[in-house]
Amino acid sequence: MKNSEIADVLDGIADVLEFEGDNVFKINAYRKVARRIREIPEDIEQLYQSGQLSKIPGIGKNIAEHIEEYLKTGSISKYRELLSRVPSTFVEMMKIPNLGPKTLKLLYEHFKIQTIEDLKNVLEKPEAINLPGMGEKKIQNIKNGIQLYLTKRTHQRISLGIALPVVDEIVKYMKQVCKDISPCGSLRRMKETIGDIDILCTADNKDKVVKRFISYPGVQSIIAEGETKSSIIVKDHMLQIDLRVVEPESYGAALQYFTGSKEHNIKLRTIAKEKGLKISEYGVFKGEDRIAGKSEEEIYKIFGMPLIPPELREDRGEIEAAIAGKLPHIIKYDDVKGDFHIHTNYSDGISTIEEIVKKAIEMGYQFIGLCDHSQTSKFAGGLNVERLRERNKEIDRIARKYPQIKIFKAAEVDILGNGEMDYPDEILAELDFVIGSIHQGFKKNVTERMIKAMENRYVDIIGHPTGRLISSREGYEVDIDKVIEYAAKTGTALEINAYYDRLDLNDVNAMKAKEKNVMIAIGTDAHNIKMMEYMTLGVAVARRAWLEKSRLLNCYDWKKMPVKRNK
DNA sequence: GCCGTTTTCGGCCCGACTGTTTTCAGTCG
Repeated sequence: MKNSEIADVLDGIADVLEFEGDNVFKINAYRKVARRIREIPEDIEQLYQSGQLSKIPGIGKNIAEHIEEYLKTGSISKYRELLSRVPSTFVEMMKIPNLGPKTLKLLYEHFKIQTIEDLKNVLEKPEAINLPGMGEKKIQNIKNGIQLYLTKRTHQRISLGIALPVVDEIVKYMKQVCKDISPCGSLRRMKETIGDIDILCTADNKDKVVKRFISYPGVQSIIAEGETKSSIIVKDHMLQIDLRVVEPESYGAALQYFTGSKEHNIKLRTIAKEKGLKISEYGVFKGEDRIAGKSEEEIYKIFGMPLIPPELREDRGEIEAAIAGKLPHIIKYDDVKGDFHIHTNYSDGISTIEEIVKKAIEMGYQFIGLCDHSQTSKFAGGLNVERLRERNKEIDRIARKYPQIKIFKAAEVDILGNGEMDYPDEILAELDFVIGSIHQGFKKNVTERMIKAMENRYVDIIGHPTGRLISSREGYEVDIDKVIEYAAKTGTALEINAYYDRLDLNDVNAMKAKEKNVMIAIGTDAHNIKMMEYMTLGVAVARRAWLEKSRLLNCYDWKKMPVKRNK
């Protein structure tokens, strides 16, 4: 799919136009389309071929032509031409915090800077300070921005699973001086990766809040300490945390506003305007009167909508659905009755079967799927047939001790280089269900091998179907659309692997799977009992993909396992 | 650049913070 490539180029065009001081609305038009293309589940190339490009709101004659040119030639002449008018490392320099297009242009025109190195040198010159609008502090801020950019470049956005505990700790720390407190932004929307983090609170003594915040033990540096907004960077992953203190009567409005997404809010504002209302982080206003603001429910109610779950707030049709009363009843965090993918200490996990079972009971589960690796995965302590049977006997023994929970004797079986499974069918038949996973040959006919695996009646689930690692790996060379198509055809479920660095399927692909009526199974891929708690992340992906309970094997349909053999 | 059950022209979300100014521009979210 070329969606993100094209989105990047359109954003690039917007960047240069901004640098040149072009019409802001024109710039926004490009940005809107870029964002939209990045988010839609459909393949932009297919939309183009079926003549449906113009159906995407925001794409008119011009941008449609740009997209067509990109699809045909791999680049856009307008963008090439624009780039020839700016410094050579323009694209990078635009990402430096505190340095916007206007300042960059000012420095470029006076000093002809070409690289970040040039920029650094120029900032040391006394002439720079004397430019109109420049000053000592501004120079220092840009220098800090460069520093931040260079350190952040390697790990720009961070996985939700990393950010959540960091934020939990800060929230706990701040609770002492706050009345209400909640994270907002992409973290509250449970996006798979998080940039900056916003925390919102109310308090009797605002001063106390700011003071406590900037003296948080994990603080690396303080960026701002205003009356309503303070920002710090914490040592933990160099995350930037913004804290806002608001009045109680605006808490709901602020929570709504700062949770975003930006696109969701813009749509909401447009609707407000149509109704002669004004919505801001302070509330919904009719003239001078605040008619809502204390709670989020109140705000959505004004516009004739039920509360939209934060995970859906991406302007992917949720506002229209809410108005029409057709918001789906997406899965809730406690709807999950078990975990399909847990490794025991028989292969490369470190927890015993009994420890896992106890943890599962504590989590309120009705079932768990114990999935150790198969024989070829030697690096992961894969079980040969004999060990597998030993493990299964042990499971039977533990199962008699804990009759309140169903323990599936399952396995994560390698899909081999030729598409065969790593155990013969008669062994697979001894298992309660089978997850088929690719662990080797990431570039070798992955799509065909997965299809062959799905055609096997013992393979119920395809594990981590794209193989991506958020922090470090692109994933397999796989045609995910084709995999989804065959999953539908063969009745095979696809996994949402909830391990924090995988989240695979992601929300966009899970949405596609939903459209084709493919069943989804969430598994944590836990290697110890602590990791079983990553289930939250998997459910978040499902929620963001608009999945209802009926689409997830984890809710009531787990009893149908093994789904294909039981058909 | 896009868009339109009042519009093919005239709109397009809006406020806070910072720093440089002395009323505002740039940046951010």
